[in-house]
Amino acid sequence: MKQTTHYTACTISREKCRCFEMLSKEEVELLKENSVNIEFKKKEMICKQGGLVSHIMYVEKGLAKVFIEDGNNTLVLKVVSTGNFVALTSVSEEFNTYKYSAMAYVDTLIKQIDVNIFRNLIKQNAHFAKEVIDILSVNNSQIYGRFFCFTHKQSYGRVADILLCMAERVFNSNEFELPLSRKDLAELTGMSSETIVRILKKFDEDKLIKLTGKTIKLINIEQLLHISDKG
Amino acid sequence: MKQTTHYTACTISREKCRCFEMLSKEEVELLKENSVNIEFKKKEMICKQGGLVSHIMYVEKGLAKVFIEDGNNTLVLKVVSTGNFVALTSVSEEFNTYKYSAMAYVDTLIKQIDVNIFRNLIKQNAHFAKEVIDILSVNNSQIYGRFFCFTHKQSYGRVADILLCMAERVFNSNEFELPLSRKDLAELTGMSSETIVRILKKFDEDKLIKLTGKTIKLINIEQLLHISDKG
DNA sequence: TTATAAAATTGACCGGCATCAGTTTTTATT
DNA sequence: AATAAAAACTGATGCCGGTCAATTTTATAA
Repeated sequence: MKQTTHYTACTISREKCRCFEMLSKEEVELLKENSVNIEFKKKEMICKQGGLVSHIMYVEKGLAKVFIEDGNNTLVLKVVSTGNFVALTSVSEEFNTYKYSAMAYVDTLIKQIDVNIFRNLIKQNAHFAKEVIDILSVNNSQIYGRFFCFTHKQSYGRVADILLCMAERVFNSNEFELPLSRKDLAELTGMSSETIVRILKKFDEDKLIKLTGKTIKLINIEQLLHISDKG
Repeated sequence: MKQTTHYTACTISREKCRCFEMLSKEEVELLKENSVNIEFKKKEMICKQGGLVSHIMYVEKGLAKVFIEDGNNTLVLKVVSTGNFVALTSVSEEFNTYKYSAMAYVDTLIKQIDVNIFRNLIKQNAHFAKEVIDILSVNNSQIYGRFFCFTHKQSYGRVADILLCMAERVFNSNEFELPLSRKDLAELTGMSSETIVRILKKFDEDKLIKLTGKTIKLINIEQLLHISDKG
């Protein structure tokens, strides 16, 4: 049986991380004492590329994007929702500055964990470290897929990907009020906002989706999957 | 002082990994007993996407590409040279199959390390685990940069990137005999081989490089850096 | 409510690069 | 050395999707 891989431009984790389950009672306590929960308002920066790494960030509730930029352009690496890390790559002591920025799409509750405490936990608890490695690996793999789609799928496929992914992994429903602007969607799919508008309109005309203000309803999932697939 | 990040499409590690230094004598011995060195000929597959993960691979000497594919298209994720891992992401027990393939650009000596031994080392030696995390993180960061370039730099910039990177990190010289075909270069820079030919020709005409058979000599580094920079 | 800014939409234009098709050169094989 | 096969090169063509410019709609503030 020959298998082919189907990549998606979407990079929202399917499940919540479970690395904290590996900690002992004392370690959990230690973590609790060295972390705080903060509410970030919509569009607020959660961390900034180039800034000194002070915390590891975990989304208690909300939705955020992780992105890199060079002054002119932006690339969204992934979307992070409830139960996942924003900035886990920064555990590595190779980096004393964040290699990316993060911004809240909606009001988002972030747990900030002191990075040195987190690093020590890794050094003293190998099972915890192993979970961290697993998370990094899965994350890695997802970005590879996204990368692949950006280079080989064309715009319609990538938009289909994002719609399907949002429905399945963020809203758990085929009808949802999208908190992202067209511009957000554009950079998320790696295209201009004009193109996003045209594609969504085309999907609407073709009765694949139904647009009503900020609400999007996926109608013909079958066809969307097909578009996602053939690029 | 405002800083901007300059990304490169190149993903060759700058230095050799040093995780093995974290092992005890006994662990080194254990590793030695459970690994073998194999010579892969040019163009031979080192590991295959979808195949069961049996080993972690380390390049003792040579040059290889790591790539993903979906049956129609290919994306080179990174180039691996002497002293680096080919397939470290696969340490994660999240994956029982390789998520990418690897192929030797030239005759390459690979150390195959039993994956379970490697995993156990991670679980029992947190300092080793920490080094593994560092490697994964740096690797991650490099791919982000490559991803960025593929979406925002245009072809001339990406070709300049690869030439500069090869000179600096693989051959340590501004003149080198490139073991890659035009097709290899094309997929490495994410474009068609025709485009690569045209761009190299243009660089040659403009006296930025000098092509002589398979030998490439970088002449105007300044200008190449500029092209790399402005995309 | 009105004024102002931001976001969304639409149309026109066009450029970068893929694709195709054909030729020449290099490499491999007998 | 002769032949076949692969790689490299060249030119013509076309289209996806970015950019620009202008209008309409929605959101925000006074």
